[in-house]
Amino acid sequence: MLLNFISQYRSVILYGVLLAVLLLLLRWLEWHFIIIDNSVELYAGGVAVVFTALGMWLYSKLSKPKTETLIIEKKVIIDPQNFEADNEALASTGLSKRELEVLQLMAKGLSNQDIADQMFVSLNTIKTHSSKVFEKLDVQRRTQAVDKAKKLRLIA
Amino acid sequence: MLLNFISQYRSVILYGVLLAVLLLLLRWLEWHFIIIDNSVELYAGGVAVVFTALGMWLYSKLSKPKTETLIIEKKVIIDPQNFEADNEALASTGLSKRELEVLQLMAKGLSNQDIADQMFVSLNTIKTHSSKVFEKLDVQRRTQAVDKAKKLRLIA
DNA sequence: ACAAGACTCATACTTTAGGGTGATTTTGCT
DNA sequence: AGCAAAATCACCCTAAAGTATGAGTCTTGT
Repeated sequence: MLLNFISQYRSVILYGVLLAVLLLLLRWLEWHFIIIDNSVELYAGGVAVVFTALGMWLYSKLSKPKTETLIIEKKVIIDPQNFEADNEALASTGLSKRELEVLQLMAKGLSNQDIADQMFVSLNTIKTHSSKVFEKLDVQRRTQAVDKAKKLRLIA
Repeated sequence: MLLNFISQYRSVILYGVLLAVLLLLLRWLEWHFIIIDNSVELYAGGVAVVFTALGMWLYSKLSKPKTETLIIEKKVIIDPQNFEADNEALASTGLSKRELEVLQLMAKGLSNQDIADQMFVSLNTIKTHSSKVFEKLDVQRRTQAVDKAKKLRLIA
């Protein structure tokens, strides 16, 4: 009970003790040194500064931390989940499994090297695949291929 | 500049002023009343208490609230139909008119040369624009840029 | 009026993409 | 087993894309 009280108000108690000690110290000091005519102001100033600091410290210990909630809205993109490939169109292009895979990764913006790494084959293989994809989709560039594939609903 | 400084440190300045006023007040008081033999202790005690309070007040004004970030996920579903650009997202990217134009043409699968011809500017200009687009969208390749732009609903 | 940003273009250089050809190995099907 | 398509990879070469830097012009807002 008592211990509990002590631990809870340790800061307050410490403050009291400090106050007493400081005042005694000051008293001792005044007997020995700075009792000059208008030293009272200096004295008061010193006390003021010290106890201002003490008050700040006390408050920092006693006050509950101010919290300011900062709300950030983060957009999460949900791809159209109900995507279903147009298998008819897909078949008519004559794309093979691997070629379709390459096309899908292309659509994600991966480089040929990235795709090669991801599919565990060489860069040259991806080049071959992508060339065939372009042929079969009748386009020249990967960006065209992606655009066309999306329009034909070959990929999401 | 000066006003800014003043408003920012208003509390500190107020503290200084209060300190001065209080000390003057105490000095005035000491001349008229409580100059008793051992009044210096009372005086110091009073000053201590007052300035402890002042310190606490000061701290309460100066202490910055701890910010607590709360991230709210806002789900966005993409549907290519009835497309309307997310102007907020668009603004936050800082894309200029021309950069957006380039991005849109990129999405159609056009080469830089095609875009240059269509916009009646040089190939180098398109390169500059596209580089800026990549920077602002934080991507490396045009395919990534197109993919990201679509997810952010910057383009159709 | 002037500062900032946007727009334009150039030059030089590096990296990635794409085309052409050929070769070997797998796989699926009859 | 045998054939055709698919898949893998290599080499060479060209085209396109991308990076970096600098610089001049044009708008626009304060």
